Amino acid sequence: MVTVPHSPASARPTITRKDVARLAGVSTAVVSYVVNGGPKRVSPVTAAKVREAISALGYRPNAAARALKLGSSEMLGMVVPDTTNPFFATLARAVEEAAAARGYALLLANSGGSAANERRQVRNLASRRVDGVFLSSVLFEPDLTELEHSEIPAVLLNHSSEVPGFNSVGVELLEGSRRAVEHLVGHGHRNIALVMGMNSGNDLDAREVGWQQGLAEAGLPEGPILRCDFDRQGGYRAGQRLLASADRPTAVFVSSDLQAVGLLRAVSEAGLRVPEDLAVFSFDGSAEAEYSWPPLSTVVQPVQAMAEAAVEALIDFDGVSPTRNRIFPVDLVLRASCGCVPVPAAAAAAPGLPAGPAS
Amino acid sequence: MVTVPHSPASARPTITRKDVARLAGVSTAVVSYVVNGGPKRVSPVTAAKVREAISALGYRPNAAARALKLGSSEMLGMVVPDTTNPFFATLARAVEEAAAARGYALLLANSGGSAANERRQVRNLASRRVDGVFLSSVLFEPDLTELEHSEIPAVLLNHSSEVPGFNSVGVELLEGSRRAVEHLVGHGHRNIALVMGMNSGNDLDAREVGWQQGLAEAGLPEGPILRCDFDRQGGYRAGQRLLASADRPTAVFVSSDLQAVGLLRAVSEAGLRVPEDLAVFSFDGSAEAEYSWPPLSTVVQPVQAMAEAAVEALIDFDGVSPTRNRIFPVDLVLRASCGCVPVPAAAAAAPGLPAGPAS
DNA sequence: CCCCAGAGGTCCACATGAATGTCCCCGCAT
DNA sequence: ATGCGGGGACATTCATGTGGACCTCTGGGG
Repeated sequence: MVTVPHSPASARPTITRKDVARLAGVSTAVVSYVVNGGPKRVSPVTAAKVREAISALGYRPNAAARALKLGSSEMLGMVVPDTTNPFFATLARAVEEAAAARGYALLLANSGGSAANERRQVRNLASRRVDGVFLSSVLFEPDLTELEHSEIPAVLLNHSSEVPGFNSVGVELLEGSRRAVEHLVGHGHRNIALVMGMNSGNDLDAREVGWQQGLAEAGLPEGPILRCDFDRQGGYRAGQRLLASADRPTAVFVSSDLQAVGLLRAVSEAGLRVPEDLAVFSFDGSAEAEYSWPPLSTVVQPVQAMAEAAVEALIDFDGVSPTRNRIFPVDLVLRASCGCVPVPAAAAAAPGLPAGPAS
Repeated sequence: MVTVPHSPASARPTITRKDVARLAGVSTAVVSYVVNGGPKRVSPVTAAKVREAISALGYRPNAAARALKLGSSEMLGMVVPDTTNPFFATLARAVEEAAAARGYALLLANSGGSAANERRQVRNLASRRVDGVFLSSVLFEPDLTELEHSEIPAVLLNHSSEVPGFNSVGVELLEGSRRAVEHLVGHGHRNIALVMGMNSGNDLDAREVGWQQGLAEAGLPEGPILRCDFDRQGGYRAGQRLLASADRPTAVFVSSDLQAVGLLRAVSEAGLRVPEDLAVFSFDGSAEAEYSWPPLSTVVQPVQAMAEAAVEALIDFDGVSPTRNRIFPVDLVLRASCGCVPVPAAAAAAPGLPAGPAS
């Protein structure tokens, strides 16, 4: 064993402000002043001594004590149905980054989509004294009223309708869906189905309404509606049912990329082709949609902007100004699944520019 | 607006132990005893009064004060390269659940795969006084030595080689890869390529060694090695390069499902078929592999068990007993991409039992 | 020209925040 | 009389920031 002269911070016991003060020959208050540009000024000489002591000891203020005194944990909580779902994973990551940029850490919790779990998670977060909560999960009335009575602010993220008493952030669910359907109509489709995830909420999903509107505007009758879970398997099964139906639609609008991926599998298994036999347009704009086969045309949600808006709404909320519902516009990304871009295989067959992933 | 007579906890100020004590007519110490089966016994009558006061006020002990006194935040930290990567998302979720089962919350941090970020995140977690850290990210020596000098225990999760001074949890990277290659050999392939993610670490990835061994055991020469990022795009590009090569291999072993998905796209774009033109076997066993087209044969990691082992290793670590590297066995899931299961489309063409997703 | 008062500028002691658990005390029962 | 079950007061955990204390430098008056 060589005696290594490195890092003096081979500290066994926890280093506190007091240790720093002692080493620097000042009082503990001065250390605080230096650490956080304190309310009082410190002479440059003293400040230097303190900073030196801090790095020599490897001192880091105890977050617990800080939180206790300040009444703020500098942590935010987020409840999502499932971090494994790429859309929520992306959303959570964006939120994490936006929060980190403002000095907050993010405590992530999965609710599994159950209201009971969600409530438990919110309670847990509350008892951990987070400074605020993002709710991207099922939203039941009881949860909301409960939250309303707790002192901790919440913003509904990924929620596109007004909820009195809560700031919320969402996207143009209806308009995006309507445009997607409109686009499919533009391709000449006249029988357009809907694969819709089941919302535990009681109100109609705006995507469904958008689909209806898109059809109505084109003077088309409503195609079949297939309801299923918001996951790959749900989409897969819905796809199987869809393809088995007597009057098979020529196009389908799917409420999420994840479901569309499952549906794609069902189509492939049936020996059919997208978009020739069935055109597909989905919702979310996740990375997975870009690498499915064929690549999915999808309604892109501006996840990053939404996350930033949510963090802002949560942190800057003063508690008195009227709450609002920020709705972000969506974009349509056109790939091969709706019939816009030629399925790349064709392009590759005749050598030419490979149709790379949309940027 | 109806006046709802619910929850008496319309408390504006924070409710502390003191309020409970006052309402219950006892001292604050007794409240503590009741809350955490305290070190002292409390008579059933008193306990009932306290519990009543607690629920009447909606009291929840302040986590910060608790953490301060106890010296434990009852939080664990986890650093992963990217929560958006399904494998890490799944791992993180499993860890979150295992931790929650033991009363710990999980603070998740993305490093983006950079060592600098990882170090920053670890520092951040350390200053938040987490009780331990899971490291599933890049692992540089400096980070490790730095951690060694901090008082906070860490376990290397998703790390399959011994690192002195650290508990670690991994899988049979080498053996799993070797078996996958062996399997491809069994299908008659004699030119098997490797698509390998780039590890920021300096040592050879065991998957690469497993691939080599598998080939060596079969007396086959090494096929081409394509190195790329650990994501869909990396796999996509590697696939393009692979297919463009003069002596095109008939099979490929890919270091992750994510990359394989990208590769699959490249194959489809080239108008080729899997497994007929190129058999694919990948690594991880993520959900995405099941819904790609064709479904991917993959080496499944027992994520849940790994997460539980990691949590156990972190929480139960006494700091003195020798550290160890727990290696979990892997399973091969055989689907269509390697040529085992008929590509479902064929089965569907001739009506029969649809080949559902492997369970 | 010298001295003293007042004005800053620095820094310190200490109360505070919420919860834990030790030590001590009281009263009842044996 | 004495032990013990129940319950209370208080020191402790660490960081924050207010209310001074102290020292220095300056400006004005004697």
